[in-house]
Amino acid sequence: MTVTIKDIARIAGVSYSTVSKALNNSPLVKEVTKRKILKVAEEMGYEPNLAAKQLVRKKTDVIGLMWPTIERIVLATLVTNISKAFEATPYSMILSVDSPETAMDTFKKFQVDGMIVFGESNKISVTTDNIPFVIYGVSGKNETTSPIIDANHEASMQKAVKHLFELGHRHIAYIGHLDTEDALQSEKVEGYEKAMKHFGLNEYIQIINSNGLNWFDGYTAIDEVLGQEKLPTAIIGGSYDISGGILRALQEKGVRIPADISIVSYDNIPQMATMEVPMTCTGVPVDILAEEIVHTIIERIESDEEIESVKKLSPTLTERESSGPPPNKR
Amino acid sequence: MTVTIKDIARIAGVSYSTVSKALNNSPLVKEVTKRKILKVAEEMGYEPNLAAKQLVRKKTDVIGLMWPTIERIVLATLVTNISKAFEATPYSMILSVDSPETAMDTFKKFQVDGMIVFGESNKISVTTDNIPFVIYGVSGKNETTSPIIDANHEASMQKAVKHLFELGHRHIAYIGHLDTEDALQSEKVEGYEKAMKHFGLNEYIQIINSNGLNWFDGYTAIDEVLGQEKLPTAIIGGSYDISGGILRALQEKGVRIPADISIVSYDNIPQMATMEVPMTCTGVPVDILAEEIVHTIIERIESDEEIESVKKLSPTLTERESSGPPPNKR
DNA sequence: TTGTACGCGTTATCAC
DNA sequence: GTGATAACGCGTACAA
Repeated sequence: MTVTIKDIARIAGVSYSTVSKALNNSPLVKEVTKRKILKVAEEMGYEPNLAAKQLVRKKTDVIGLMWPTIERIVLATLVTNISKAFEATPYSMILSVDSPETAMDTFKKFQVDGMIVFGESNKISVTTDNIPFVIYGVSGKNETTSPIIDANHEASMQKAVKHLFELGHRHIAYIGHLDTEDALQSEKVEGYEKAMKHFGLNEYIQIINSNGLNWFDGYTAIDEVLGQEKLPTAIIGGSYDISGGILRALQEKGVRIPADISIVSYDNIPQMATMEVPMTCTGVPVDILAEEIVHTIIERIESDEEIESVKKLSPTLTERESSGPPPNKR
Repeated sequence: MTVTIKDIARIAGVSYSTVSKALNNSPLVKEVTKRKILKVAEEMGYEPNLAAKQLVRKKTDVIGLMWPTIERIVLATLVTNISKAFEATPYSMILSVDSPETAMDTFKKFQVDGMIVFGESNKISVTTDNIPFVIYGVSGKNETTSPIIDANHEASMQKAVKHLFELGHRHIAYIGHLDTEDALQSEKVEGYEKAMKHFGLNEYIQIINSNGLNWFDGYTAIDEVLGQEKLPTAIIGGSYDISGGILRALQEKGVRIPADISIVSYDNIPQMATMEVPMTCTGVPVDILAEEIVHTIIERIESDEEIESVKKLSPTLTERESSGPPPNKR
């Protein structure tokens, strides 16, 4: 038999409403009694019954995270960080890997207070009968009233190019996934181009299509780079995996990083620090991103006012060993 | 305002207890009234309140899945399949990517009826105060009373070797991750050796250490293979990723699959069918595995008797294009 | 400062 | 077959 507040009340010699108040840290109960009650509760191994609480409070303190494409690992780190970020809040998070429809059903059933959605917002907005939610993804052509959290990809690229430019690089190539529907990828390339132009490096713009976002795509793309007459002195990799492949391929060909070629990678995740060569990277640090997402959904739940609907987060450039001055400046 | 059974009762002109029965498809209510009530409920958009139900039933119909190492993608397909398998049951699944301790807290809070745990059972067993659970993982030296679901790795390798042997292969090499604490990996190697001996192929046993489980580990391991004088006519890859690397590396060297070398991979997942060369594979099909895990936890919840505590599932060999007769038998 | 009583939405046990 | 009604565990006016 599980222990309820009535049991506590009996043992502690008070009424169970007092117990309830004490447990909720109400100012309406004397410090001494509060402490006594808490102690008794502790001893009896009391665990509040969420269902009962929810029944009267009309609130679950639970937030659902919809993550339908679990098999693309890129977001796993973000999920982990979001999960961690919630630990500092009164909210719990549950994760659904089902289709948006099934996930919605589950979340409705649990009566979550809010939802976090990754990616496209298309179908969701229709069925989301007034459960507040935030979207993490590209802020392109969405016409939802819910807040969208997005990294500022253009600024990320700006920072990467700036960093390399100031080190003395001119010929800075970009390797990423082109020709895709994925708006995120296009934004990155465009950001790169803009930044190059901004620094007057138009003639050095070189974009290489990796034809994919995976490790191997970066690995093979290097052939194209090394085949050319004039090598770039720096390469910007379009994703964590791509950069990993780039790094590996270069090392195998005897290219020294960063002495011969510098690399800067998109995606600011801790794993960058533990690569073969610790990787300089640009992007919104994943813990900040997580923090922001969590913060936003909670705010959206707790305040009735609408919040600004698109939030572009500023990236950080994290400098590591993979980037340094170009050969001619050493 | 959400609609409750009382609202339905009022509209339908019956008492709310009758509504409850109708909604639960009780035989104690006439067909006509049942249908009428159901119709009204439908029209009003009634959604049962889980919290209230749970409060009286002492059961949530929710099962928690603990998956702490989300960033190792290997299990993603399994998770997806488990999730899908639950859709055919009255249970819902929630996923936690937190540490076992935090996950346990969450699950307790939700009062899940049962839990599925991936991997080590060490710490869990202590804190799991009588929540039924099953473990998916290696059945080595665990001394828990909870059922462990495990694939029969030895049998998997047996089938792989048998398949190749019957096609005419003799020199069958194994590429996998050795020298690791991971019991699963060792079981696979041992299974390979045993199988080779069983078919009298002792002299052909060749084990190559990929030093990892990832794509690139398979990719590089091929160098070692091709460096030797006598090439194997068949290779068994220790994991999906490893095999992908093997396949790629061989193709790049102009080795034809399966004309020159046959490949069989461990891990029986649908993705095997969509590789560059559709891959023959061995192992418990992931949907069967998922089905079994779901089935076991539910059984464990619903029956009080203890079930057999270790369940070794039989593997299947799925034949595809990556394996065929060796060159000398063509 | 503490205790009483009611309601949250549902199931289950009785009567009718 | 159907309808009252008592739980389930908790929060909260309201009374004391």
